[in-house]
Amino acid sequence: MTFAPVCHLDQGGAVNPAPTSRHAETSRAPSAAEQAHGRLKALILDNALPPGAQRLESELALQLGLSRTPVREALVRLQQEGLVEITPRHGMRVQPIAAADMREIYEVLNSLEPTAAELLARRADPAAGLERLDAACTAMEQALAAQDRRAWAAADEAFHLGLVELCGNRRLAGMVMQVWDQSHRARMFTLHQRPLPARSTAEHRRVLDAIAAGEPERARDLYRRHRHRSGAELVSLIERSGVAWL
Amino acid sequence: MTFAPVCHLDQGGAVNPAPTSRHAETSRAPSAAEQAHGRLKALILDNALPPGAQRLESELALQLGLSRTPVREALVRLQQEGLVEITPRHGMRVQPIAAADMREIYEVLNSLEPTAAELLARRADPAAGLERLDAACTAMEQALAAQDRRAWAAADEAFHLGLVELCGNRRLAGMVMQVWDQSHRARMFTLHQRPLPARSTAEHRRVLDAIAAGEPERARDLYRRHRHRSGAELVSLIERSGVAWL
DNA sequence: ACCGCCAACAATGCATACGCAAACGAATTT
DNA sequence: AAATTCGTTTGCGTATGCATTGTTGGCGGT
Repeated sequence: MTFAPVCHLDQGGAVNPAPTSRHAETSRAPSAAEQAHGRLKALILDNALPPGAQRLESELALQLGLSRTPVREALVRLQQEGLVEITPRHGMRVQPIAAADMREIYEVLNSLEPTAAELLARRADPAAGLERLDAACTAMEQALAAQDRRAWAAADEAFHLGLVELCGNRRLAGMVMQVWDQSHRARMFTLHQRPLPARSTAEHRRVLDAIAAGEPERARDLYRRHRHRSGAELVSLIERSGVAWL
Repeated sequence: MTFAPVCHLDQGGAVNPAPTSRHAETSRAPSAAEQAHGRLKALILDNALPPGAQRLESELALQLGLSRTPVREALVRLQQEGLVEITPRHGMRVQPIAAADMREIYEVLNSLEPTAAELLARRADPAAGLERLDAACTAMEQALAAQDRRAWAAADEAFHLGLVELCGNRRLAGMVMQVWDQSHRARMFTLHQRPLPARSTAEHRRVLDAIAAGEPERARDLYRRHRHRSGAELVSLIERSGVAWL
């Protein structure tokens, strides 16, 4: 069983402001280690390496056509991103996500994302540069009308990641993207099990309006309420679905 | 010029819940890579490797009595923690912290720490296990009376790290510790330049009271106001001090 | 038949070797 | 004199080899 292909595959999700080369513009010669990192991350997010899967360094090296050294470096990075665990004699294990993890992740998002909305609304010209978010909202509304869950999820992701990227705080953005990646599989899993996110879609639009209107507190509180509700929904869905998620 | 010795030297500050061995209880045979990571991190936080310093991998390997391989692994981890930058032909460079970085860091802390206080106050028995925080508050009050800035900073750190460790969300705790480490040098730098933190000390105590009383919203808002004020104070202090912080 | 111990194997962690590319310097030319 | 180009050196990225360590399976004893 494989999930939807990973959609953003962003710049590695590191939390520091300038990991190696932010914005792939200076994209000459991606080193073998970076390649390994990106490809392994894609495999994990796409569920081609399912949670709990164990692979030896040499297996992965063979599979990627590299030697163990760059693979090992990639694994260290993936471990720090919380996607895999390196276990001394059994290679790496893809980190499973349990309901408790989702609770943690949503607590973090519920804290950081409203802050990002607040920061965005507090800028000198709050309405500037919001085209991406507006487009994402529109895409969500269209996907909702077409009952296309996959397109809705993509637009949702575009909205959330766009918001934290625009907020001007790269550390915050990196942290959000990190937990976002960690929960990617779980979101894809629940995508087809929950009712059509009509309410969510409307709430996104209202947050965007508050940002454009330059009302930081209102944007923050709207977003917080949105996140709180949808997070609780998702966690209870996972709990009810009974999967211990390995 | 060296600062105060690094005080917590915690478990590596990784953001994922179980990096290698959380809680050094299973502390047998720290690998060479972990040693390198810890020692380099200590050197950076103690300002023995000052911001902007450039070292070649081979220099560090020689200095630590290791080969390049574990040093390289340590550098990759430190880079993901935002403490150093690996520049292709010039080794690593210790990441300097500018006023803009401090703004980012305080925005993150201002978001996550009040959330931690809220979570703590929301537990079934909010008053349980708060001894550490109470002790830290008392230590701050005593240090304030004795006008011992260094002891105050240590107690402050104990309070903040204790709070996020107790809140039950390891991802959140890891993120806070990460930016806390990034800003360690800056805090030590401003420690002797600002007035005695009498107000801060009292505010910590009030937050703790709100937590123990089981009032999540009040704890969160108190903490937010505290963080907001002290963060703004610190940023303006750094800006006024004129150091571009290299 | 079951439990415990020993030995062999396998994977890792680290050290080292090698090749490439970039940077620095020197020399020559304009 | 300044700039450009070529050569040399140096550091890094990757590969590979080796030793350590943990695991597993088999054998022997009770």
